[in-house]
Amino acid sequence: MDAPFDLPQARIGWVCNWLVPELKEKEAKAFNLRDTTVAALLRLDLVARVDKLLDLVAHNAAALGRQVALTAALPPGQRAMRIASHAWPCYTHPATRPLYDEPALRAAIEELFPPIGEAAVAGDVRLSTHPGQYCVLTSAREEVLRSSVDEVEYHVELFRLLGLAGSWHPRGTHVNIHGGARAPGIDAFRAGMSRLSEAARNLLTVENDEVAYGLGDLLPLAGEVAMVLDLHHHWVATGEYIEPDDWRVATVAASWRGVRPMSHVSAPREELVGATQDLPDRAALLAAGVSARDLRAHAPRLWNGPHADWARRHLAWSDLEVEAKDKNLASAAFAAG
DNA sequence: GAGGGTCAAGTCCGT
DNA sequence: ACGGACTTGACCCTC
Repeated sequence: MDAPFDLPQARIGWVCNWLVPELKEKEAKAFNLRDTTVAALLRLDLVARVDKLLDLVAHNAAALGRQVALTAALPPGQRAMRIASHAWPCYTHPATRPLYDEPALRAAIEELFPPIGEAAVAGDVRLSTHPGQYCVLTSAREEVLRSSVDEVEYHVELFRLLGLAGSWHPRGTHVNIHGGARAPGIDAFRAGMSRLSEAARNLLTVENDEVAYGLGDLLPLAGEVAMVLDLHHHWVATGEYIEPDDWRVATVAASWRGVRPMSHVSAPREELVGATQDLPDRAALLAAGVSARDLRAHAPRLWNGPHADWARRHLAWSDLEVEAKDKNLASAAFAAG
């Protein structure tokens, strides 16, 4: 409740991967975070496991530092990015989590990450994360709920080391998840939230999806958690091009309590819609035999002019993360358009 | 270096 | 009841 409107600048953000088409694949790796698998780690002996994680965490800190610097160098209206979730690989799996108690690994993390947060603040970069599909705060299964809480708290710990946790969405920082399982209902989300730390509840956001929890399903939570409006998910679910002056948008905006909201935008694949530059018509596409499932897929770019113009109007009240296969290239093109 | 198999996890939908 | 999709690759291993 304390935060002023601390980010007046409208921003277009990019997500997870920084593409550099002119570089060879190997060189481009320096710009992005690496990962490993639990199975691969467990095939190693104990010393090699820690060594491997040390190597990956050092690489990821360097890559994240580069990404923050690149984003800080963009015009003010493009200084927003989503951090890939594998900054600390395998951190939340029970079989590999204890490796992170090794003093050398812990020390490396505590040394390498705080300066990145300082650079983000100094460079006016808004940061977010988006835990994946396995993070389900509404799950009726205790073990799933527990691992989901662990997953959220991992992202919060990352932001704590970056100096961006502790109050309500500092500088717009957020950890964004979906509602999750439909059957347990919205009260299960409240129950899941009650298992989170206060720091986590201050960073959490909840985003509408196409299947389980749409915009209307989430609105009752607006007084309890900040809401991310995914414009594409809402279109896939309803066919509606929701407008910035809609009352539901006002409710979503108010859920951020004075911090500038974040919303998501993406476009359906061009080959499903055809060569037209008209606004894609969901009902007509479905009638023509296109499946709702296919409409969910993200196009490489925001390729449709009227669609991009509609999305751009939402910058009046919210920042926008562009979810597109071309990543930062799509965000930059959208910002330039 | 290339190619093919592997990868922790949940939920929903179609068959 | 079961397999595939979602996300969408990137990594790992063998040759």
